[in-house]
Amino acid sequence: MRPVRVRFAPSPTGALHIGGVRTALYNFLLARKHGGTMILRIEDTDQARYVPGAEEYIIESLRWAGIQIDEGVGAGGTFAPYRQSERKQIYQQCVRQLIEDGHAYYAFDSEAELEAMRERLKNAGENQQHYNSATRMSMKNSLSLPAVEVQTRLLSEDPYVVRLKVEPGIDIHLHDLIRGEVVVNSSQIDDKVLMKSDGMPTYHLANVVDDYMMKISHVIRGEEWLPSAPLHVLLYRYFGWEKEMPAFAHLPLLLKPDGNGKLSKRDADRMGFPIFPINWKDPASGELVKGYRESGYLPEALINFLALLGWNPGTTQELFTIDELIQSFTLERINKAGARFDIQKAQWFNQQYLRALPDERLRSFLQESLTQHGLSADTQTTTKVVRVMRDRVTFPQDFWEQGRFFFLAPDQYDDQIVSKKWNEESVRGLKEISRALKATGPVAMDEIKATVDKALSGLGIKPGAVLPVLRLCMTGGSAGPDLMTTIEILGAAEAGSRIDRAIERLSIKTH
RNA sequence: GGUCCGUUCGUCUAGGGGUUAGGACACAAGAUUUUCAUUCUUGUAACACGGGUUCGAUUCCCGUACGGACUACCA
Repeated sequence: MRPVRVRFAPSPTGALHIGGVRTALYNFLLARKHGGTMILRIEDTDQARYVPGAEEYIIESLRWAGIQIDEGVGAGGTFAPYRQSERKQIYQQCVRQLIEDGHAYYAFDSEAELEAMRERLKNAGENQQHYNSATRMSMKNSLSLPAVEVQTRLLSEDPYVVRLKVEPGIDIHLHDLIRGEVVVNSSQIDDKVLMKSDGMPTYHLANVVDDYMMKISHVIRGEEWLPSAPLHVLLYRYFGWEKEMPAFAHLPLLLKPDGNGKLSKRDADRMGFPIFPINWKDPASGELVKGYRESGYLPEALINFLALLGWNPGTTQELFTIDELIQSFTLERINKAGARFDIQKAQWFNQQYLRALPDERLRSFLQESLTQHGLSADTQTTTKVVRVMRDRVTFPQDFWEQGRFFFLAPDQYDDQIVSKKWNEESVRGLKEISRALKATGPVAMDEIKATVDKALSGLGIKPGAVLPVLRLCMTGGSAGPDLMTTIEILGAAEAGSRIDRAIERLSIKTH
C-alpha cells in the first residue's frame, strides 16, 4: 500500500467555514491513523476572489483546532510550492502536453458568444447547454477554425482559454470510498475550461495536476465535488496517470439546523452561533464575525463534536480524545447522508470538556474575566469559586457570568423573591443572622450553617421563610451554588454586610 | 430542466431478511439539592411512500415522493 498523503485544499476567498474544518479534520485523522502526511495546499487560482488575510486565517484556525499540517503552505516540503498561484508554469506545461496529445484545444469565444450558444440550445429545447462534442464545431476554437487563423489568434493579444476535449459516449466509472460505484457517461460532461484567459488554471486542472505531482493517495473533500469527480478521472486518464490516481471520498454536507439546504453563515447568524473557527474581520466590510474560539468553545470539544457529525465509531462512545479519534477513524464509517448542524450538541460537548479541566485551567478563565472587569482575587478564593461552579458551566466565561456575585455585591434584587418572601418576619431573621455572622469571623461552611440555624431557631422562624431572602442578599437572585458554601466563600463579615446593605436598600424601596 | 447523491426518533446516529429497532443530544416526569445547576432513574419519540423478491422486509431490488449538490474563464 502506498503511503497515505492527504491534502486540505481551501481557497483563500474568506474565512474558513466550519464544514471546512471538518473536512480538514477527516483528512488529518486519516493521515495520522496511517502514519501518513497531512498537506495544506492553497488553491488561489481565482485572482478576483482572493481575500487578503484569508490564508493566514486558515492556518491559524487549523492550528487552534489542533489539526497539524505536516507539509504545505506554512510548513514547507519537498513538493513546494504549495500555493497554486506559484505553480503556473507547471500547469501550462501540463496543458501543453494535453493539447499535443489531442485532449485539449484552444477556444476563442467571447462571453457573449458563449451566452448566445446557451440561449440557442435552451430555445431549441436541449436539456443541456454544454460546450461539448456536439457544439464545439460551431464555436470559435482550434478545432473549428482554420489552422492559420488559430495561429494568428494565438499570436495576437486576443484572450483565449484551453478546453478539455471530452470524448463522448464513454461510461466513466468512479469508486468512491463512501458512496461506492458511481458511473457517469462522458456525454454528460462538457469541454471544461482548463486554463483561463489570464493564464491561471481552473480548479479541475490544478487539482488533478497537483494531486498527482504531490503524490496524494486520498482525496477527501465535500460532496459538492462529486459531480465533477468523473471529469477528474477523465483528466487522469488523458494525462496517463490513471494508475496513480488517488482514491476518492466525498463527504456528506453539513445542513442547516432547520429547514432545507446546506449550512450557511446566515443560518448561524440567525440562530446565534458561530460559523467560523476563530474571529474573522472581513477586510472589505470591516465586519467582525465572532468565532468558536472567542465564543468559549474548547478546540477539543469542537473537534469531538465535528468528528461525530457524519462519522461514528460503531460503538456508543461519544467522548474522544484526539488520539482516540485517530485510533477509531475509518473512511468506511463515514455516513452518506448530510448531517444537520445541532449547536446544542456542541454545547454539551463543551460542557463535558470544560468540567473535566483541572482547577488551574478553570481558574485562569475566571482570572481573565476578573482582570477584564478590573477586579482581582486571591488564588484561594478563585479556586473555591471554580470548584463550586464547575458543574454549572458550559463556557469558560460562565464562571464570571454566573458567579460575579462572588466578587461584586449585588446592586439589584430579584423582584419576584422580594414580593414573595421579603416581609417583617424574614427581615427579622436576616438581622439576627447578620449579627451572628459578624460575630463569628471567618469560618467553614458547617459552622455557618450552625450559626444560621441557631439564629433562626432562637427567633422561632422557619428556615424556609428566610433562606430564599438570605440568598437574595448574597447574590441578588434565586439561583446559585449551595448557600452556606457561598457564604463561606464570601466570608462571614462580607455576608453580614450584604445583608445589611440589602435591608437598607429594600426597605427604602418598599416604603 | 438535466446529471449525480441521499432518506431510521425533533437532531446526531447504531443496527440489519425474523430485534421489545439500541445509544447520545434535546424535551418531559420523578428522586437528590430548602434554590438553580449537576447527578441518578424513568418516559415521549423513528425505519418517507408504493410495488416486487421472500415463508417473512425497516433491512435486498425497482419505482414514486421528498431533500440536497452540481449544471461559470468560482472553488
